[in-house]
Parts: sequence; C-alpha cells; structure tokens
Amino acid sequence: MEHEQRENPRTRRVRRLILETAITVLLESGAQDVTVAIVAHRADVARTTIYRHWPDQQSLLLATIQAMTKPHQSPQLAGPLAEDVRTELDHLRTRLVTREVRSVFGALAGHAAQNDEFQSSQRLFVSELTQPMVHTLEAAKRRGELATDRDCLLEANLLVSPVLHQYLALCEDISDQLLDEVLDRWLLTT
Amino acid sequence: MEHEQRENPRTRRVRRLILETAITVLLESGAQDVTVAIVAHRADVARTTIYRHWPDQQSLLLATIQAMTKPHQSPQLAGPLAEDVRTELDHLRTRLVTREVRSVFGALAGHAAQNDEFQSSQRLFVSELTQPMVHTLEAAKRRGELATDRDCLLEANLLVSPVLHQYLALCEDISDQLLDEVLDRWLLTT
Amino acid sequence: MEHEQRENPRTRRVRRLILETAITVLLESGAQDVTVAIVAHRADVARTTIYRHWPDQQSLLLATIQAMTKPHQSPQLAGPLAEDVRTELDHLRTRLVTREVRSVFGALAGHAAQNDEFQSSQRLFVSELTQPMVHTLEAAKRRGELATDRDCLLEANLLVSPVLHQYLALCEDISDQLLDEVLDRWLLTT
Amino acid sequence: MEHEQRENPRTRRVRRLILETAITVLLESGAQDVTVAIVAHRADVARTTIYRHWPDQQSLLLATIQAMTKPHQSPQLAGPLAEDVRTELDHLRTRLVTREVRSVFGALAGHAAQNDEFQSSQRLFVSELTQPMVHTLEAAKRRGELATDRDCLLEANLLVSPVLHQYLALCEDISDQLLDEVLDRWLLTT
DNA sequence: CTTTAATCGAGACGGTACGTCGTGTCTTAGA
DNA sequence: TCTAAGACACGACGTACCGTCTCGATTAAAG
Repeated sequence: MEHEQRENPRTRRVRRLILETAITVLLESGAQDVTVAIVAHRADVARTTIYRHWPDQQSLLLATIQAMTKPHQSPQLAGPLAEDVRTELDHLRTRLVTREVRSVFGALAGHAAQNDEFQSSQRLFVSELTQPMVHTLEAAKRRGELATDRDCLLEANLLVSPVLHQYLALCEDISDQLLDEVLDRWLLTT
Repeated sequence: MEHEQRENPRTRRVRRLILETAITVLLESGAQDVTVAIVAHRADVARTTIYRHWPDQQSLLLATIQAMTKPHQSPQLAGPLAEDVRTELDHLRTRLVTREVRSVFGALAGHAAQNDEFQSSQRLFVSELTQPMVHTLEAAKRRGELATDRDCLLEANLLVSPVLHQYLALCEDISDQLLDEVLDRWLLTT
Repeated sequence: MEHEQRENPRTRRVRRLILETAITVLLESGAQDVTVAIVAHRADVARTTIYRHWPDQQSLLLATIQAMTKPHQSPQLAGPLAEDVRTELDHLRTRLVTREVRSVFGALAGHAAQNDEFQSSQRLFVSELTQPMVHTLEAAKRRGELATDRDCLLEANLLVSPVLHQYLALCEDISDQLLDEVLDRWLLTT
Repeated sequence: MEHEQRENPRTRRVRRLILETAITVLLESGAQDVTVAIVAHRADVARTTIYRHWPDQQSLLLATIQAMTKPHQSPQLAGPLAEDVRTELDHLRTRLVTREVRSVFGALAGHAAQNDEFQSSQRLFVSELTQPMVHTLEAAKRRGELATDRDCLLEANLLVSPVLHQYLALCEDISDQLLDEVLDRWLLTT
C-alpha cells in the first residue's frame, strides 16, 4: 500500500508501536486482554490515539492478528518426496507450538462465527500454516515425484488436517507416531 | 447425582430456565452476548440469582456449552463398511450445520488458550462430534469388516479431521466431492 | 414485661445472644456495621432468626442502642453542693469516654432527623447522661443547699450542655479548666 | 484555588450540578439517600461521572455537606451588649430550623465516630453556627462593653451550648424562656 | 413420654447500591 | 495540524446487604 508510504512518519511510528504492543499483549495474556485501554496503557499512548487508527476494539484485534500472520518460510527441500513431507509435518508441529498458534486461532475462531472479517482472517491464517506443505508438493510435482493431476492444496489439506485437529481441536500433543501414521497413510493413496 | 434430585424443585426449575435462556442467547447472538446481565434480563431473573449458581460469567458460559454438549445419536448402521462410513460423514456434515457447531466451537476455542476448563470442554465437545464415527467403525470391526488391530479412535479422527478442518478451520462449505475423496483415500489404506 | 417471662427460654437466649453480639459490633466497628448479615454471622445465627425478632435493620439497631441505654449510676454524694457538682461533672466526662458515647450518639443522631423512634431514643439517651446531675441537685435541694424554686432539670442541662457540646459537637477533649469554668459560672448564678 | 478556575467550564458545571442535586436530596430525604445511584439519577448524570469527581459515596456526602457549610451572616449589631446577645440567640434559633441543621448535623455525627474527615467537618459546621455570636462579643469588647480578658470563643460556647443541646441533643423546641434564661445567667457572670 | 406446635437453620430469590473497568464519542489545549 | 489529555454516557462486572419466602430439623411444652 503506497498509502502507508506517504504517511506522516510520526503517525507510522505510532501505529507500529501500538501494533507491536498489541501483539505482545496478545501473546502474553491472550486475546481477552487486547483491549484499547490495556494496549494504550502498555504502549504509553493515549486511548484516543488508538481510536484514530482503528474504529473499534475488534478492528484493533484483527489488525493485530493480521500483523502476526506472516508467511511461514520453510527451506526448499529437494529430497525424496516422502522425506520432504515428513520434514514438513515436523516443521508444522514446531510452528504450531512456537508461534502460539492456539491463542491466535482461538481469538479468530471466537469471533469468526459473528464477524466475516475474522472469518476471512482465520481462513488466511490457516492457509499460511498449510502453505509450506503446498509448496513442497508443488516442488515434488515439478520434479515428477507427484502425478501432475493431483491438486496440491487438497493433498496438503489432507496431510495437515489430522495434525491441526489433534492440536487445535483436541488440544493434545502431537506425537511422532501420529506424524508417521499420517505420512504412511498418505503414501498409500499416492 | 442424587444431590440434584433432592434440590428444591423451584431451584432446579430456575437453573434450567437460566441455562436454556443462555443457550438461546448463545445460538441467537453468539457467545459474546452470553453475559450475566443479558441472560438475567432475557430469563426475567435477578442478576444475583445467576451469581448464586455460577461464580462468574465464564462459568455460566461453560455450563451453557456443557448443557449443549449432548451425545450425538446416529441410527445403527449395518450396511457394508464403505457405505456406513460415507453415511456417517454425511451425518457429520449435517450436524455441523444444524447444531450451530461453529458458534460453540468458536466460544470454546476463544477461551481454551487461557482456561483449562474450556480446554477440557472443547476436547469433550469435539469428541462428541467424532463419536458416531467411532461407533460405526467398532460395529464394523465386530462384524469382521475391519481388522481387529485397528484403533477405531485414530481411524475416526483420520476420517473426520479433513471435514472439520474444512468447516471449522477454513470456514468453507463441505462438498460431496470432499466427502467422497476422504472416503476413497481411507479405503485405500484399509 | 411479664410477656418476656413466658417466652420460650430458647427464644430468650437467642434474643439475648443477638443483642449482645450487636452491641459488641456497634462498639467495635460502629453503627455502620450493625447489619443483619454481619450480626447474624458474628452471632452464628441464621439471618432469618434475626428477622423473626425485629422487622428490619433499623429496629435491630434501635433495640441494640436501647439495650445499651441503662441508667448511669453515681454514688450518692452529700458533700457541699459545689463539690458534688464538680464531682458529677468529672463523672460525666469519664462516662462520655468509657461508654463510647460518641458512637451511640452518632448512630442516634444519624437517624433521628428521619425517624421518630430514633429521636425518642436519642432524647432518652441524652437524658440518662444528665440524670445523675439532676439527682445531685435534687439531693442538694433536699438538704437546703439549693433554693426550692429551682428547676433541677433546667439547672442540670445548663451545667451539662457546655461539656456535651465540647465533646459531642466540637469533638474535642474536655479539660479540667472547662469543668472549673462551668462550675464557677454556675455558682455565680445561684 | 486557581486550579478550579482553569477547569473546563463544562466540568465545573457538572460538578456544581451534582453537588446541588446532592444538597437537594440531603435536605429532602436525608443523608441516607445521598447515594451515588440516586444523585446520579436525579442529576441526570452517569454514575461514573460522579465517581470521576469523588472516589466514593462518603466523599460525595462530605463534599455535599461542605458545600452547604457556608459562613452564617448576621447584620452588625451595635446596641447594648445584652440586647445584641439576645438577638443573636434568636438568630441562632432561626438558623437551626431554617437551614435544616438537624439533618446535616445528624449526617456528620453519624460518621464522625469512624471517620476523621467527618469529624473535622462537624467541628467546622458547629463553629460556623457559633461564629456570629463570637463576632458580636468581639464587637462588644471593642466597644468596651466586655472586659478585654474574656475569651470570646469560650463565652460564645457557653451561651450557645444550652441552645444547641436543647435542639440537637434533646430534639426539642427552643422556647423564648430558655433564651431569656441563658442570657440572664450569662449576664450574671459578666 | 410421646406428640404437637413454635422456633430455628439453611438458603433461594428479587432487589438496590456499591465501586471497577472497559467502551466509544466528544471537546479543549498544546507541540 | 495533528495529537495528548481527559470528561462524559453507557453498560457490564462481581460483591454485599436487604427483606421475603419456602422448607426441613430441633426443641419445649402439653397431653
């Protein structure tokens, strides 16, 4: 957005400060505490300043989450497909834990039922989690290790969903056995 | 619990009334509105009466959700396994939509990251969704259509997770194609 | 009241217990805390039991104060009038402090403007404080040390009021000088 | 206080409005009803607005009373001392009745035993009642009608206390006889 | 020595007020 | 000119008492 470029530098600085504070609060204390009052206090900024940038609390929370939703990067893999997928599953597990995915996903899901913007954001957020797997599959397809008529997104979802289900829906740890099982099953269907 | 039996019938009636009102509010306007003030007003009950039964707003919300979390019932199926599973997937889709699962799941997920009771409740809620599929598989196992060394819960999760993922995580509709695909893949691994 | 004699002994015991607890609370924490809830708790008695004996909180407070309002006793004095009066002023000062008169008077005055029963009670309470002085003057009159046409109650009030004023209205200590001054002035008018 | 001068005029207006409403309530229904909820309602102001200006209910009541405690003004008298004092006693009686002194004094006394600020306020309030008499005596002293070694405050208290006692402690009317008696006695001691 | 009636404990219930915290709107000064 | 400061109305929170009202469970007194 070139709009942001032209902005008063002070304004941009303040906006950043607020968002970063909001992120910190979200990770530290959960989405419940991403409140205009609390963020303003923590960022040492007037409450009204926040309202000048975002119309209400939900917008602030949404912007906060969107600021956290950055593409996950995985190193390009080029080993045999099975290995790459397994590695990617491992990375996924790691990302789930280290990036406090539960908090963010919870915040999104908590509003998604009533608020379409949150719904889109949740879609995006989940897609970002799945993206590296899609890339891995596409690379394999290019290398000829995967049939060209396969829909990489569908395949990725099939691979990823049991893992996310275990972690985000059942709130349980992800064992190596689960990852192995998922991989084995998937290989059988390829 | 015979304790509840001995309760003053009026008390029990009021408790029911409150919970039912809370359920209505939750389904109508979302978990955000399951507020002591709103529920009290809608149930035409004093705010303090609610506090006499539940210590705070979260407890009320939790109780409300737990009151909604009743085992899903599916008719016993005895057809060939593939058909039964496919039927069950269909039922699952139906239940997701008709029982406002998105609202409830969102409410749970929104608190689960901070509150263990909500986490347990979420676990339970998701299990209830999966349960009919588990039963179907167990029946098939008894009929000899499924190898006895299979873990029915694991299999059920593998079957169910792509569907839930599509609906709860990606917030998208569940197509027949998806259900077919899931079934086909699973059959290949059996 | 022979009515009270016929009462169930248990009832009488409980009534006493409540009143004594209320007195304790009044002296310890002030009239603000003579609350049905607090007294019931301190007396280890059900709240409803208190309501069975007094219709509401004000009645309880009033009864508590009335139970505290017992005639002040002074030893009969027979010395010369000036000495007796001075001694009585001293006793008055002592009683004001030791019997927590400020708390009780405050409680009474706080309700007297709105509630006639409290007003009567206050009148009585203040009279009791003045009574010993009246007796002293009457004794003096009988001994011929005071003209028979004097109104003992009026004289007592004239003697007592500057002292009460100093303590209850101005909330200040009562010095010996004040007592001496009051006595001297009064003697000049006799 | 120039601080108050600089205040936003709206703020000052609101503060005034609240205090005036509180005074009205106090005079109409007694100190018991000087409640944040009631005053807010009567002043058509949000409850929180009151809390922004006074930390709690007691502070509001105190401020209300202090706002009512304005110096009593008497016209300068220059007649003979005895007449002046008698006039002043009359004025005092009038003020007691017309300015609802019983309500205010009751409210003060009701809290004075527990709260030092109320105690100071009560002291001040009573002093204001006595003040005109002090002035009258000082004027007399200046005119040479009163010995210079007399303590005007003490004399005023001696004159005033029987009257206040009659009205505030005994809750009875103040007769002309009483005023005459008090004056006569006092003249004898001068 | 039991039975019967008054009294009590226990606690739900509708209320009112408290004092706190958050929201979103608005106005007034300042940098 | 943008921003800070903060007043304001509003609404919900959770707490503490109020006074009313069942219901058993005790207890005292009378049959």
